[in-house]
Amino acid sequence: MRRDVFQAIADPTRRAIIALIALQAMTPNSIAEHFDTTRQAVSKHLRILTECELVKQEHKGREIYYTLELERMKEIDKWLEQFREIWETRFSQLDTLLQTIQNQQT
Amino acid sequence: MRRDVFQAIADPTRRAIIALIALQAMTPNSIAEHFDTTRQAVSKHLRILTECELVKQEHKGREIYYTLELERMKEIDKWLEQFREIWETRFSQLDTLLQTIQNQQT
DNA sequence: CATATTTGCAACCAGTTAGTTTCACAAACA
DNA sequence: TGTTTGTGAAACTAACTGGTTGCAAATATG
Repeated sequence: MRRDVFQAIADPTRRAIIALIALQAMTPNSIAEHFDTTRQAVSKHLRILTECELVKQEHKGREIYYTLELERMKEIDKWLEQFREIWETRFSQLDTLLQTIQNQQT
Repeated sequence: MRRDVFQAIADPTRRAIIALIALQAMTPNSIAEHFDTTRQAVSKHLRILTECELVKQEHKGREIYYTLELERMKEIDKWLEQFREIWETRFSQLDTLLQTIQNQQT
């Protein structure tokens, strides 16, 4: 079962969940109220997010609060880094042709 | 058919293709040489990447060179922005508790 | 204790995905 | 012209996905 951060954020509902709990920890029920799906569907998404450690549980009585693991989000940022370098370089060179970049192997 | 940037980068092969052509424009055949799959499988990935405009074609005789559309990559960066703000804030406050952040509604 | 609440999990289903094999088309070339 | 080369697309398959319904476990409440 392939389960990485990129696969986790592929689903728009999961991205919405991530954005929701980024601001404050929430329980599955309160999260589900924000969507048109059933609580169980949200629960499934939360399980996927938990499996790839994008989300952390905090048990509080019979309620479970989910919080975002920002460290995992940084992984996406880290992956983007290589392209950010390219587009910044290209911007500073006013779109100097790709070929010159690859030949120089910066 | 859901086809956005996030779904496009969910597949590891596609992420590898993106990283490949980020440095230099490549033809489907030369791209396929870097992977264990068939040329047709790569062609399918390229089609998906083209559909969500992450990739651009440049016809040159009977060869087709694929180049990365950096602008689309910035969409991911833009989505990450909201979380970057959070983790930078949290870092500067030396992990001040989430609750204070949400209560202040910064 | 009995009951309601909050949650996770298994079973099932329709739609999608990523891969393969096969084929068709256009460009280069003898 | 006929052949080789580079490519996309259709047909098919196995696996995965996201959703539903139903049920079980654990915590709270009377």
